[in-house]
Amino acid sequence: MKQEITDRQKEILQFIAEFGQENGYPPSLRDIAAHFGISSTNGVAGHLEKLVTKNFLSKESNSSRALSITEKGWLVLSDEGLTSEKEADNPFALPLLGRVAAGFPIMHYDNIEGSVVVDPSMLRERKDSFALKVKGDSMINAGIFEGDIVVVHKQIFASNGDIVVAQIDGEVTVKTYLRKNNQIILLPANEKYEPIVISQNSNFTLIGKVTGVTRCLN
Amino acid sequence: MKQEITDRQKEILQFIAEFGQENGYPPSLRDIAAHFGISSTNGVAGHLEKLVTKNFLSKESNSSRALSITEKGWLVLSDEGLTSEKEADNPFALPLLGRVAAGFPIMHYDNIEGSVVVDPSMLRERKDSFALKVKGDSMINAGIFEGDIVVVHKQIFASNGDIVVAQIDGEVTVKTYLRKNNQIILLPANEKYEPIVISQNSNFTLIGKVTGVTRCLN
DNA sequence: TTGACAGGTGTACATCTGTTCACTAATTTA
DNA sequence: TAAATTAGTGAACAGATGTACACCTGTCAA
Repeated sequence: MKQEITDRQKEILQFIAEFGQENGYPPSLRDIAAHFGISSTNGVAGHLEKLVTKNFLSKESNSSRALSITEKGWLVLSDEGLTSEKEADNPFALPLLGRVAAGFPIMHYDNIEGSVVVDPSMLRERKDSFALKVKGDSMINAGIFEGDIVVVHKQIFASNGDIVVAQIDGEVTVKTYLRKNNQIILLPANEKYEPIVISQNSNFTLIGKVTGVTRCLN
Repeated sequence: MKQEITDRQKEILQFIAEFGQENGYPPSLRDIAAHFGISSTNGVAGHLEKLVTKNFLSKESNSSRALSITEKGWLVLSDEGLTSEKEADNPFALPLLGRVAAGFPIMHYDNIEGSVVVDPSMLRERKDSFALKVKGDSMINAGIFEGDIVVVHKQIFASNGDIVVAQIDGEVTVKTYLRKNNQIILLPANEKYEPIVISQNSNFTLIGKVTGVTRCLN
């Protein structure tokens, strides 16, 4: 069956996903056209029609911004590092990240080792969330042990006191966030470890906020 | 500061969230109006303006469906347990027990205050499992905090070192199990508390073993 | 008792936005 | 080599959608 997606269609689907994540609402045809330098709304409409026909996208006719990426669409995008549902049939599953390879986007498929089911109360936005297996014991006083799984909402900002997931020099870490005097300090919750002060030159990326913790005792 | 949300505003914010989750794109003013039986788009616009002013929502002017719930908005909604389906037929849901009334069987419907979704790896046998909201801080060194939800497998036996749920004089407690010299001792994991020695006359019932812990940080 | 606020109504209108039509060029496939 | 497909262009238009204005009722606090 040759119901495959063309490069251009994939680019457009990816733009729809990114636009939605950045803005909280989908793009209009004119938004898509502006991004790709397409001067005709019909040119965009043609691509969307194909994406709908191939079941990568669903849309409501005669309704503005009524675009919604299907499960299949997300699977295609997961190859691009854009992902939501790992298992199409389980709405409560999140992709589970184990070892995170340096140099790759965190949601790269090489980092995903499975999925985990979590209660929706732990989720902000499921499509913007993932699960991460904790390594190390730096957060035990916050009740986060090695081997625990934390639920993470992808966001590039945090408030003081939030437990966050960050990437420092390629290493992924879970810590408590503190911003003080325009400086970011990552606080462990274990006397064995020192706070990490993020200097200007640090290769630091805030990945998200921890919104839940789960631990298996079987 | 009295920057609080009114009941009606919260209802509208909740509708926006639910609509977004169900449809993949936000509602229009007319969608919101139709849902609430409001005949004027200006009535809805007034509420949205207030939600924006109070920073529960952000919106783009002169742009359709350009609504996005803010972090603060999601925090408000988390108090409502804004959720996907938490239904009994959900294979990942367990009954959630909160306050346990003395004198009633623990699975009595009066004790069940809802349900919680858990990963199957935490389960021995789902039909013999339930979830329990933790009260008290006696187990914090085991990474079990007040308000956490523990997954419990119903069983009347335990091994040394198991974290168990037991009922003593009608009170439900979570502790570490130790059987020594034919005597049962329930060990807290907090220096503030003393071990509980179960005497022959104690009104003691072992209810089950803790097989998982979940904690919501939203 | 009065003013502020919440929660609207009804109407008009401007702008956003999607659909439709006729058309073209380049590439791919049979 | 011709047909099919991809990827658009340009224009017109219909409908969706948000904004703005004047207004109303009920509740609550000063």
